[in-house]
Amino acid sequence: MIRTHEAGTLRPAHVGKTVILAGWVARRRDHGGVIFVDLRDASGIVQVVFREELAEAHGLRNEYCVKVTGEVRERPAGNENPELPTGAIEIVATELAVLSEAAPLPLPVDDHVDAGDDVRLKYRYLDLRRSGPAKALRLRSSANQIARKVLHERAFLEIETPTLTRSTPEGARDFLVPVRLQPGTWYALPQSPQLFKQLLMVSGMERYYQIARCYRDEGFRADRQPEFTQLDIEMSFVTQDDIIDLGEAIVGALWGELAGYTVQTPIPRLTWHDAMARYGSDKPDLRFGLELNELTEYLRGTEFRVFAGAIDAGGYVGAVVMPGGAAQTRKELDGWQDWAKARGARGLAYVVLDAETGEARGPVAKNLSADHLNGLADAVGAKPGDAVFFAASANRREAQELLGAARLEIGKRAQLIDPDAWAFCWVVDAPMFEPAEDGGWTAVHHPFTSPNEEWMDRFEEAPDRALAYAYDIVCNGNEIGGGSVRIHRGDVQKRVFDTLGITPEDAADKFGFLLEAFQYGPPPHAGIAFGWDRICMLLTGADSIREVIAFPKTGGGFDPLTGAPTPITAQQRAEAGVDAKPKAPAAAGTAGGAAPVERAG
RNA sequence: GCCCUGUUAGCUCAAUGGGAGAGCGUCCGCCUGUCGAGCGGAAGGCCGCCGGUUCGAUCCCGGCACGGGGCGCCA
Repeated sequence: MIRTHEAGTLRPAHVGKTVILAGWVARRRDHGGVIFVDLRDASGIVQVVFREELAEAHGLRNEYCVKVTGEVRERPAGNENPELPTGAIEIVATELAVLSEAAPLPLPVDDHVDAGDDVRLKYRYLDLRRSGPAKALRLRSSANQIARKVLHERAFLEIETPTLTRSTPEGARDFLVPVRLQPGTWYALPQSPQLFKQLLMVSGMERYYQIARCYRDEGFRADRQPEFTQLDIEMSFVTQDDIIDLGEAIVGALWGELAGYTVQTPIPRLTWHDAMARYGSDKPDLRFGLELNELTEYLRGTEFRVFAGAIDAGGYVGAVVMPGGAAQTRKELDGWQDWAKARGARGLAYVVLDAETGEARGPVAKNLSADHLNGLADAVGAKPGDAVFFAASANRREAQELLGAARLEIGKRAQLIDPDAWAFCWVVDAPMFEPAEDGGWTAVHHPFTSPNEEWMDRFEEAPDRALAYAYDIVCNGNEIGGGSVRIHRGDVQKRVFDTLGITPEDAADKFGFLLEAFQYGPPPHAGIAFGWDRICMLLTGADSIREVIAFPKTGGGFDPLTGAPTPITAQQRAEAGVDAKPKAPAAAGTAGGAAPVERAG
């Protein structure tokens, strides 16, 4: 080692020692006769003092990489810096060696200044010299270690699966890789290791996990990147409760060690239907209350056409209260209409309750009967001075989701959310099916998800109501993990395919290799996948998963650092087989099969 | 694919239908106790790109590109 100590570890106990440090010039304060340099390495910062004997220190510039020899000294009285862990001491330099110089910086390497995203990404290696971004990567490394420890203690095997695999057109869009040796054929990058982990259960591995890179070619967001990471887990001979217990052990260890927060277990569970009814979301943010109120029965018989139409169609009318919302200006109330329209709704009906009299006012109020208005406050739990927002639709879920989004927006605007709070829940008993565009049914989770015990023998009778052994874990309104019990019985699988309208031929074409494997004594198995980037984002307090990824891409899937993606040369194009014509239109088994993916992340 | 929003000095951001600004950074000088040091000076700009309106456009209009946020998509 070319240094004897790490800068950030020096304390008064080191006073009198001669140390050799190596790191970067974080900041300098040149007084002519004396120069102070903040020397930064991975451990932190310490102040180095150069006196006139080391006049070459005048030439130091920000981010020069240097080696300094000096003596640790207590700082003169009154000159301590309580903001630095090393602030009680300083290094009086006796030797200075410039290991490498730094050109003028394209962005400030400064904890106090934040540059724009694209500049930060282009010079991410400089961005990561800052304490905040560096800390995020350190935390992620710790999270990986914690998860591995929990799983290793429970006899899980860490197994890698292919990243060049088979296309899965029924899920998200795949990223495709042309195959030089067989022009016209393509690999896909996996959307998740879902199929492989199920095959590993057939193999008798029994307990599998992987910190797996996954790829999905869809729109990107603050919490979605084209490549992302899942902590992927699968177990044999277990029930839903076993997976939930394991999930709680992992989440408990992560939050305990990295957030100093004791997760209360068991983590509350609510059913998917309860989550939708009470919070208008399948990933409810439980940091605040403000539950939705269904008014379908209360308002039955109303003459207000918007509500009556939804009720008569067998739909839903509901409301959510905005505490103090009556104080909003007309402009703010109109703003809600734009907000709702941006979400594809027609608008957001509301009444405001007069702060003095409690009288209901607003454009909708004159459409409601006196009885309906008089009982409204009690029906929705509103007080004078509140606003009540309504949603009505023939489609129950649509109306609930609008109210759920309004609830979140109210939570933000009315500052009902404690930013330091952690609120976990499991959302269980998700529906197996939802209506498909063609009038049939499509799998909500994926077609290998088992119906729960209640519906095992009769899900065909009411596919719209059948429930699955599928579960999501939610933290502060973010889905951080999800999984299911898988179907391992051929007869059940066949019935599910029948309900989905998948013929045996389709099934063989799409999932043939998995179904074949399931002919050879597949064990009952279940699993879960955690959205690792999101979890690390929450644990670091970041507002984008980009902060916990070493070299992330922009929203357009562009990497400002490397410039990827790039055009290819004519020779690369010729060799890659990109332009090869398919030999025959989609022979059986080569058309690519739909592969289910775990929903987390 | 759609909506909102931004793009002005290396970075962060002002301003204006007619002469382009600040802070930080950079370069030069001064300075022995600072800690986002201070003081003085200097350099540094296709005002994102293309087109239109106008006597004249960084500013107004249209298109495009790129960034950010959201919807759809992912599920």
